[in-house]
Amino acid sequence: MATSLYVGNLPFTSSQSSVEALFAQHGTPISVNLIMDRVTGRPRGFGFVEMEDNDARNAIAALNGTDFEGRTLRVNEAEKRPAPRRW
DNA sequence: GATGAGCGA
Repeated sequence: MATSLYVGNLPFTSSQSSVEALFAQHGTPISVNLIMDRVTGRPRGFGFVEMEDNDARNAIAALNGTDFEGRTLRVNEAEKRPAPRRW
């Protein structure tokens, strides 16, 4: 079973691949998804990483509260997505 | 800077 991780307080200079590389040190990222404002194209400073739950727990413990490129990372299990919208 | 986007076949 895989768990979705919320990773927040990211430096705006970070990219999907740098986050993936970071989490790869503490588990196997299944997918990495940095959220950006679809209208302005601006990064929103947070994202989501999916991992097997044991890897997820390990990554949270290892990375939450640590410093990453000048920001203190926030890592925890992600909340559910907002209500579904009809396209 | 703070809890997503995906949507066509």
